[in-house]
Amino acid sequence: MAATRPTATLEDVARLAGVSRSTASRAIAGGSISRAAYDRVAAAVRQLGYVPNQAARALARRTGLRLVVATSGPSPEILDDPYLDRVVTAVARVCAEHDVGVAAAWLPLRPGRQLTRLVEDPGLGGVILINPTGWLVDVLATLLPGRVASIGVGNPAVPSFDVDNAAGTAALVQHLYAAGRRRMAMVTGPGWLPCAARPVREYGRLMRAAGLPVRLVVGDFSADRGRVAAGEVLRRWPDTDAVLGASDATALGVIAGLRDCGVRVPDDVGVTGFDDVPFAALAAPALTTARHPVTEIATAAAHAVLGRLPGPPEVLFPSPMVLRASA
Amino acid sequence: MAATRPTATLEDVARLAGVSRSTASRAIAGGSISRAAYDRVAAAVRQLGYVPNQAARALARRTGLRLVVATSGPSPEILDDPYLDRVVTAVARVCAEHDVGVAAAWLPLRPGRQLTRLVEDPGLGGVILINPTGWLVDVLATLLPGRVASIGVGNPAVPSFDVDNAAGTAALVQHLYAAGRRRMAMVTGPGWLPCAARPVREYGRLMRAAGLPVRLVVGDFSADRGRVAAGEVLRRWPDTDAVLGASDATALGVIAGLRDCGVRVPDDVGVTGFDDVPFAALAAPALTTARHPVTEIATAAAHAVLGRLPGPPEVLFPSPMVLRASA
DNA sequence: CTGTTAGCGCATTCAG
DNA sequence: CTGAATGCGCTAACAG
Repeated sequence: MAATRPTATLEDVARLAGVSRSTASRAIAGGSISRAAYDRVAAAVRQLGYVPNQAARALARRTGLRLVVATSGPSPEILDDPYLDRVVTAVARVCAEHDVGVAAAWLPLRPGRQLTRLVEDPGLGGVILINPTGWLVDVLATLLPGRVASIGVGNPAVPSFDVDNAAGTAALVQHLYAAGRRRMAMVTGPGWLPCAARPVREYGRLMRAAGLPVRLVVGDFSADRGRVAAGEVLRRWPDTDAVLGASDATALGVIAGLRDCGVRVPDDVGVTGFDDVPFAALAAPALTTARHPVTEIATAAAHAVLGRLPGPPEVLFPSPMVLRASA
Repeated sequence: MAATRPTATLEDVARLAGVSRSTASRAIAGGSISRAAYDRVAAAVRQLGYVPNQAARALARRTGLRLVVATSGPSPEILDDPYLDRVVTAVARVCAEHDVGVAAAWLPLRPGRQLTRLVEDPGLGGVILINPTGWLVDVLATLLPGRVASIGVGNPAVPSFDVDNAAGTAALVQHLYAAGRRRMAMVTGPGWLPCAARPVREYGRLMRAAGLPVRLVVGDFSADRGRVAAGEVLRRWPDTDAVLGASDATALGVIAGLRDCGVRVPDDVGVTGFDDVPFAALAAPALTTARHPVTEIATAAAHAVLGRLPGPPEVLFPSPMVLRASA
């Protein structure tokens, strides 16, 4: 740090290219500029190994250089979640390429101090919303125009990235049906989570279309809840021959709960999960599930807010089924 | 963003406190200042809800505002690891309180372009090294004095934070011994990883002290490798009655591999892991393991480099044993 | 399209 | 101990 020559500044680039600072700035940040000037600046940049000082840029532009991954939920504890860990890390890797950083924050379900503090923060470069409710997206869309992306529900002004869990659910249901299962129950995600509703709707739609019974038990994505829910399913509908878990953790819990009741998986009851976490393949029996491409989704969202890409307002990532032993 | 009053600036604080900007700056950043002036500035800060603009501060101070979690390893793929996800997220949460961000980067095992780019980056606020080799710590210690912390091996100038996996291993070995196991094998972590050597040493020490055989198979923390390693253990030492996995994933793989060979766990062979990942409790049999307090460690490391805390040069976090069914 | 002129908000000299 | 002045590196009007 001491011995290295000071990193080149825009001034140096301009001088070497024989243009003014502003021209160099335009060439780099992308303003209207002549082809000739652009080329000379580009050459100077390359020769000097120039890399813009993000702090200076943020200061002049009055726009922060920190992406915040904001998770909306009932309490801060929802931040303790492997799913979120993967999102934050994926975003951090994209950030590394853009010389910005990421921070993680919690947002309550209703507006409050946290929200105002977030949007008033001058260091804020953009926000990636995790599973936001509709009003939250709308509020942020107007407060931080062009600097918001959503992993979950979107909005005409906020690009959204999510897994096509309706299709994933459909694939799972069809597989179970093909395997002869006719009395399928579902252990859902938490009720306050918008994105958790989609699989439930799809499941309901398919059951009704096939003339099969709808059997819903509310879960919360956790294994503990899944374990308990398995008992509830069995008590209310003893002839159930399949259980769809809203997450792999739920499904693993369901399997444990079923085993507690002396039910065999997959012989008596088939069980499916959702996510395809690493341990899904190691479980006994190995879990049949649908993949949740978390990293790809988070990466796309990060690129969207960092690059201000227009792009389609909503992109759904496919959720391929992974066939294993549990169903 | 449009309607909100512009966030208070140092100028505003100074005016309200009736002092000059410099004095206000000193009061906040901590320079020599009179008690009276300090109090007035503090009051103004509180009243205005002033929060320093980190971009401006970084620019003036010539010191970045991004923490980089740098993972050293043979290839960038090592970034795809749930362990790292937890570290990055924990750091991101600490960063949120300090108005800075975090980015994730990979560093090759030998010096190279990646390293120079990292230390020359003017936006760099500090580095948290993950499992670095000795030379890497030394290099960064001199290049970025006072702005480095290590999760793994340290150095007199670089505070290190790690799990006391030697003690964790000892507890596991003693438990196995007390349960009557006498022929314990260990599936290790990757050889290039410094921190992976400690449990191996401790295991070797205890075996020799007890006059028991040392049975080592090299692993890589992965479940796949664990599964294969289980077969190797059985082939080389058929009378093995316990296997210590270097990680929970390894142990889960070992259990699967043992089962492939028709060996019962824990009846024939006891298996232990290390980490206590969420799924350890859900496995069948549930995994006996030693806890790895990743979040606490990462949080401490982040505080150390953000707060420039002197503190002890090395802190080892306890690794309590978690007794379950697998051993 | 280009150069000139002002700041962005803060830390730091340097006198007093 | 304090205030006035200077500059960090860059972008954004503004004329030309």
